[in-house]
Amino acid sequence: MKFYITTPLYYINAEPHIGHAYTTIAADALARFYRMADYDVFFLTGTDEHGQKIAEAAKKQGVSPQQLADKNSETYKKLWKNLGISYTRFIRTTESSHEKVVEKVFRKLLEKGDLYKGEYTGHYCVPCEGYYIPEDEDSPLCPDCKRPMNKISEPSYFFRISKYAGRLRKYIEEHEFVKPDFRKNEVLNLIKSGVCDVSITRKNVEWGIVSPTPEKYTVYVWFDALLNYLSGIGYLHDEGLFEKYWPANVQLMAKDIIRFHNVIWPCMLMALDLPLPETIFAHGWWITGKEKISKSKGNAVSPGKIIEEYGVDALRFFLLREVPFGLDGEYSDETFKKRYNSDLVNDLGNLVNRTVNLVETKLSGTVAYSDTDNGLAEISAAAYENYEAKMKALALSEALEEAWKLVSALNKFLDEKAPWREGSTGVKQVLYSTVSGIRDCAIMLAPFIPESSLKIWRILGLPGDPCEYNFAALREKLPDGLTTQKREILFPRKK
RNA sequence: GGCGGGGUAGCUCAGCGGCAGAGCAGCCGGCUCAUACCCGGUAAGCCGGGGGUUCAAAUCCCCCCCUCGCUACCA
Repeated sequence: MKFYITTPLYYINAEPHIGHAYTTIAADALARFYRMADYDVFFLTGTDEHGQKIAEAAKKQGVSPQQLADKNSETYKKLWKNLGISYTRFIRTTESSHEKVVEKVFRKLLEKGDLYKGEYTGHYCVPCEGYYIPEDEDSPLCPDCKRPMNKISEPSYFFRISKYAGRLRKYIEEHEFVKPDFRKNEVLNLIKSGVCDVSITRKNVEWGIVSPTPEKYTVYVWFDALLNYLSGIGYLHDEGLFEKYWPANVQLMAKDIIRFHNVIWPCMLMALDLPLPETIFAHGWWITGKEKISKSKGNAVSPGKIIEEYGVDALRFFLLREVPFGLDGEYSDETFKKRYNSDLVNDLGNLVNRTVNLVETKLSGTVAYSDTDNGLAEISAAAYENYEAKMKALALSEALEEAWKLVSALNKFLDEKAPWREGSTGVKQVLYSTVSGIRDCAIMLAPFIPESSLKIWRILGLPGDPCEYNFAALREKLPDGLTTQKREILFPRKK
């Protein structure tokens, strides 16, 4: 079984902020989950590097657009490395293999008659890089940034979305394609309210892929960027790879680019006679106070700073645990600290620490195999079963809740058995079961907090890396004679 | 304006015809292996307002109020 997951390509004119990290971390957790569930996973992410904004930013900095792109895409790569992102491939839209695919697709659709030449008239907002209908025709202001827009009229090639809109509408109605569910109606309304053919070339934008037409236009950045989902797995140049992974199983993005992914993108695929992805999932935004976090609003929360203060796993955990995947979340240092201290420090970290301490003091650090029948194995199995279902449904926060049921059960189990008490019986069995349960936690949590899972693994004296085990390991008995290693505070408490 | 979601404990939310729930915060107690942790108990709600259907309504129907989305760029 294969699993192909994508994030959008991030537009490199901005520093990566928590929103970019959010999408990518979610995709990473899913990729890791499916790997551990024994799927053949392809996880694609990358950067979107064309367009007028990039050209202008480069000019301002006195470098070429390509130089700027090289530098900024590196920033993303670095952050992903720091966040433990296990992508299969990092694609850049300036790669020649991608550019060739865009050209080929353009030609293909042109020949098919799905692209045609027309005249585009509209108001263009340079900073927002978009065409909008202004409220006031006489003094057109961008509806978003309120800056004046230019009226533009130019020849352009259009993509015949209108030809596919009906088919798409029917498809969306009949399939579990648009996710979360509450978006389905929104998208259907979007389509019903009339979908215009979109202009996909720009006459006056130089930094972009040149259209294979008599006139040398550049390809509109979105048309260019969306095709990465195909080019990134070999479309039209590595058919074996492509056949293996297409269609995508999950395509993640934030809710603001739903339109591109749920309307334009599937129409492009239909025009190319390709099957549609299984799921297009739009998650919510992180806001501070009442505002969306974005660079232009100047309220960006820096993932780098959080990592420095709390560690990578704390950030990964917070983002995926705090808010039901799909809804907006409010970010604040307070909520972060609270979630960190209560879940990671108190529940999980302390559980590991107290258990290992008991193994050291009561069993001289060695956990011998014990036949046990105390209900913990059942709790673990049930937790996993629910966790697996939640993961497959993309209910990431709920999957974590399921795993936490085991964490809580283990803390409770220890309290009830009180192996530290004078004359406590069955200490060996109790600690064997507890350690085994912690092992199971480490496995289930590995997709979310891989670094910490590995630490737990090592502290328990288990060989290898939980990420390299698959979930089948949950059904195996904990090996005999494990020797716990030096205790380590997994998550230091924050005041 | 059109379409849609939501208003339930102090906070975040689940429940969507059959005794009002969870997590967090609060309070009380227990434990003292552990990162002042952990475990147990407990209080707390005219389920936005009004009307209706029903043996029975937080839940279904109608009206109203408030609120948030989408309709229009950015993860």
